[in-house]
Amino acid sequence: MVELTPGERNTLIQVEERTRTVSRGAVLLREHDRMDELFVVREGMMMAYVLLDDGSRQIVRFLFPGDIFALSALVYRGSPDTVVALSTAVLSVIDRPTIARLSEEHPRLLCLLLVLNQIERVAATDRMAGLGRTSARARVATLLLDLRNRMRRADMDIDAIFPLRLTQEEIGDATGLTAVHVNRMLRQLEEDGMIARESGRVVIRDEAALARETNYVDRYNKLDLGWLPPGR
Amino acid sequence: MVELTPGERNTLIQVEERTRTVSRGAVLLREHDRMDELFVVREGMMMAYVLLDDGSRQIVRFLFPGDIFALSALVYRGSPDTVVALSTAVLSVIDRPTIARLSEEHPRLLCLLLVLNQIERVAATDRMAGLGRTSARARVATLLLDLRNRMRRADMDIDAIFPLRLTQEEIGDATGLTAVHVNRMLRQLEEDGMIARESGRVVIRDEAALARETNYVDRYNKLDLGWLPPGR
DNA sequence: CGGGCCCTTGAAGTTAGTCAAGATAAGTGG
DNA sequence: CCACTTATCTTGACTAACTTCAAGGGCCCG
Repeated sequence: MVELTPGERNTLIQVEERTRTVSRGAVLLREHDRMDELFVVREGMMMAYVLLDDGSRQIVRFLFPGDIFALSALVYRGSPDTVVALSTAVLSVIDRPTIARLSEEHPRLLCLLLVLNQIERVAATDRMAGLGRTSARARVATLLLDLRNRMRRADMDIDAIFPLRLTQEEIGDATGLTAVHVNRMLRQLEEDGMIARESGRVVIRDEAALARETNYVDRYNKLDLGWLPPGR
Repeated sequence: MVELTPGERNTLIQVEERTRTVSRGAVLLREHDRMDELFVVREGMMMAYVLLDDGSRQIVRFLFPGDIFALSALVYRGSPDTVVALSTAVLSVIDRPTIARLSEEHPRLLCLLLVLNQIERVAATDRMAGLGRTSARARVATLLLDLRNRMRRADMDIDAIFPLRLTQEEIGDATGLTAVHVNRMLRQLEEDGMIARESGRVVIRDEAALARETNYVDRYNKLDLGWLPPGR
């Protein structure tokens, strides 16, 4: 989204040098665990969730290549959420002092970090509006569209058909519904010809109609970064 | 939360020099409006909300002294939400180039911006979990505690009793409920001796019991900022 | 003192949750 | 590679939580 200078590019390559692979189902970070590193997803899909006192779970975020997480390590000692790999995933590992160094040597990169953060914050408010004010059906539809778009960002081969790597219970935990009700909503969307399902994959059959059900906005679009300082 | 250097302090004073006063009910920013400034709340209380296609509203954030908003002007041209003053409020106005300049001259201040952002992001996930996975009663209780704590941050006189500057409809729009149901929940909390109400003010009569109903965490606590670069 | 908002309460309607049971699919150890 | 175990999906019947609709009352402001 922004043309990096050679200096910035080299720095980023160094920063992201240390990588780590986690396999499907592995817990990378547990809620309240001490953390002092940040991660960038390079490959794969992950999710972050919180557990409430009554044992229920809310998935607060899905992570795809390019996403940074555990940025909250810049603020808290204990992780606010649990992070689990939904597929085998490759991560870059960054420690906190690196961010401090970056802020001094490459101010523009830090500004970009602020930008990323902001995108996420706005996406989080979209999800809040969805949870607070939309129907079960709309929430499920929104999730499907969102997942598809974000997978596509990493893999342009993906078009109308994509692997849903979630159980219906997980969809429920992301949308604030029960697995049973998610099942009914998927079935409805299928009966109405908007989607089809085939062994773990979802086919978007009528994207326009699906989009009409939702108030989904792709927050990675229409960025305006003209104000950034020059790169170094 | 961090000891600023004289240089940083002076810079901040300059940056926040331009102020603006808005009166109760005034709309500072309308959804989709073009925006190219950021604001810091100095006095008063505000809220940010989005409107959905069906006319319903989700309040996504309340703003108190010290909060920065419209940071999304760093990313988008159009405001993602509408911002309204709930009481007369005084704001500092900052333009986007100032942030770029800050990143170069005072890297630590930019890091602090990142920190603030992160606090908000985590608070947003708390609210998501509340909306998705807690009862109407718990959501209302959480909102009351949160409002009280955040008012207290600006005004240490506030203790068990605080001015609720919201209509029940607004409480509903923040918690994803209808005004009618908010009314019933407030009544319940009152009958159970947890709160009392008197002409627009709320009295927290049994904070421990109220807290037990909620999964409220004060995200402005327990920060760990040891990694910050030195100030200039 | 009249009008408009806000609050309150009851009754009825919807949406989503709970419980339960059977059918599939996906792992796992032999 | 098969048999077994366990997770996941599916569906129906019933229940609970929250919404909708409606009407009356209080209060503030002009």
